[in-house]
Amino acid sequence: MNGKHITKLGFTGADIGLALAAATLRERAGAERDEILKELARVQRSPESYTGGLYANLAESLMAAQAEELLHDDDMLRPEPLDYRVWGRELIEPGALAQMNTAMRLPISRAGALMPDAHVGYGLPIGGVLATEGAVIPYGVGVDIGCSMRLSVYAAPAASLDARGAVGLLQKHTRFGAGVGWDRRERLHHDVLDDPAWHSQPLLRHLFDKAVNQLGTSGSGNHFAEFGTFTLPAAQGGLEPGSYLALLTHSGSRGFGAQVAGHFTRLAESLHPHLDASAKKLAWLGLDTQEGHDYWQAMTLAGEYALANHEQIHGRVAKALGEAPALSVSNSHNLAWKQEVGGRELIVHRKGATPAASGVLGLIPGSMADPAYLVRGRGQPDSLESASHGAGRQMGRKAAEKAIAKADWKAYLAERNVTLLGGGIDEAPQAYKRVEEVIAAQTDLVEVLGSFQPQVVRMDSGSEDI
DNA sequence: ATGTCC
Repeated sequence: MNGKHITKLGFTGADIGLALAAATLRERAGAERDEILKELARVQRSPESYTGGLYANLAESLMAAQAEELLHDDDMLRPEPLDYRVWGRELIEPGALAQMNTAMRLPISRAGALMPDAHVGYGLPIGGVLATEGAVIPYGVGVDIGCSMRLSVYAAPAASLDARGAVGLLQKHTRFGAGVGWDRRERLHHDVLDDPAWHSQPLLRHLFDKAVNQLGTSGSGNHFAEFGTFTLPAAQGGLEPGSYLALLTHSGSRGFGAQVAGHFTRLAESLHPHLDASAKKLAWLGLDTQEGHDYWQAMTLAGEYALANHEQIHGRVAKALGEAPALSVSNSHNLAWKQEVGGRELIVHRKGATPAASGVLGLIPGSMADPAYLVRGRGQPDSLESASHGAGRQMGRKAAEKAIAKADWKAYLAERNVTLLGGGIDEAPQAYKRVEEVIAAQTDLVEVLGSFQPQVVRMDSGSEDI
């Protein structure tokens, strides 16, 4: 028996000497080498079973090293989630609560909240708000970085644009579909394309052309552009009470943001190989690392790019109408912000949650045929100054295709006199929670200022009618 | 959400 046999078992440092000393004692007692090596392997596997006897010194050294490792294992989940508040718990599926619980066990988590539109997503649930310290979670922001809403209210009666006119404007000035961009000669410039950040990372340089191509487009899934009637009960932002023509859009950072999200999620996962499997998609990047800095820069750019998409859509329509909007409101609902929470600067992730600091305006849409609401934040600290970002799905896309009858979907639209361009049954109003209930569950988070009833809605047609 | 693996 010599040091080679010991190191071959994987012992290191002082443990080699301790193992060798114990092995010598066993040899003197007449034990065979193979037997001793098997015993050493067992001590190594479960040192807690050998705290008495001649392997005690080795066992205690191994256990001390284990404890040290745990102490420095930054990826260990807390045994129990931190406390957090849930709004509209009765509206939320168990899977979304389970995902939020996992997020609240991350060592970097400090506070969180769940909004009443919550449902299961990748990593953090949609409708999840999570405050972390010194780190950002790519999937805490989500795939569609900077996904956002914008409303333009025109000082004109809703009836001043008929359905036919609205259809024409949407078809001419919006573009939908995965991979879709504007033709070269139709593209418009925007200051976001002059941001030096595009040239600061290989990934951003690579995605620049795609971003130029897709600027001012709407994408697919639940994204939409719709004309409707905005009703304001009390004066707001220089607008008198009344009913007005309005344009509401839901769009994000398109392929650019999706690829940023994918790239940094894979990077974060690779940097946390020992993270518990349940939290794999919640892998984070330290903000004091190059990777964390790069993500923050790319995420910020994607957030600005998404808002630029809305600006171009609304700009094209305003130009066609020959009229500037009397009221404009926009908000991002998939992003991370540096925010002071309880006297500390934390990273607040809102993944499908509307910023609702005191006095801040936001938009909460219902569905293709249900009202959207203009809201004003109440700055509730327990929600980390957040509210829901919509009604939230009550069934997945595939479940919706099975459960909802096409006739019921069409009847719902007809009853509300909604004209739909594109759109699939997976986005039918019946696939969503009742937005009125979701709004009622968060009266302490936001005040409703006005409502918007969609009338002519454009969405991606998906694979259905290509 | 995204031409669903840069």
